[in-house]
Amino acid sequence: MARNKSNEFADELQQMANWAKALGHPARIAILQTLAEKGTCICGDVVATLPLAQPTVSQHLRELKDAGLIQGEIEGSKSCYCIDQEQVKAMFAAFTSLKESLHLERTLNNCC
Amino acid sequence: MARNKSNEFADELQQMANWAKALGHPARIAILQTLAEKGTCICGDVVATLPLAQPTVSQHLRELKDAGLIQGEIEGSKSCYCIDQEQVKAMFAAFTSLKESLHLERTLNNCC
DNA sequence: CCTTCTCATCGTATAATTGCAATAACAAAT
DNA sequence: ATTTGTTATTGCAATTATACGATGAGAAGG
Repeated sequence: MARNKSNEFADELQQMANWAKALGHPARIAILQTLAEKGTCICGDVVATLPLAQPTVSQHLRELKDAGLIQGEIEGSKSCYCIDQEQVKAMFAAFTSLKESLHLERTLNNCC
Repeated sequence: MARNKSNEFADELQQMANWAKALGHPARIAILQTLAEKGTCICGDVVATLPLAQPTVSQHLRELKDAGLIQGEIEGSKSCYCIDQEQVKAMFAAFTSLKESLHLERTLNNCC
């Protein structure tokens, strides 16, 4: 039981859901904002900005990386991260596309 | 261990993360699209559009309702749902605001 | 070489999510 | 009143997410 049925849906839906899931924790949104603010890549400075322990932050970073929203490289003894601008742009484009497909502002709420 | 630290973050971040989490499953995005397409409210017709059993769909509907993205009323023996346009608009506005705060298109990827 | 600093990974514990069968609740129809 | 149709809820199993201490891997500095 409870086997995942997510792959029964269209690829576009899965992609959008994956991106949304990556944004589904405040720490990960905060990480994106920090990376954007600091511009160039950071490593454990991210830890300093969050109320979370270093392994937890590392885990969130990996999830953002798995979702394709950030890039990470090893730079000497440190580890640099930055936003993957193309992917983030693609994500927001998908959200905009979703918004338009929902045809809001058509009328007022017409429930029942 | 593992007690939730989400409330350590700013309310705005939590709100955004909650909305994103609600979009974090393809079935729930599909439900929003169905509700938007059918315009007026539906009930178990949603079930017919998804590869999921009725209780599972009911659960996803409740999560969308808890996130504030849809409204639901009991109409006789049926149950009507519709998009909460104001909330959905607010969600997309928050996403747009996030996008702008990330200052994309500033340069190319400048990782390390 | 040894220490230190930085970060990832492992292991573990708790909580939340996902999924459905079974059942309840309740209106509508016979 | 009994059956039927529709939806929510309950209960359960499996999976995934969240969080951190402990440990490992590797570079930098002494």
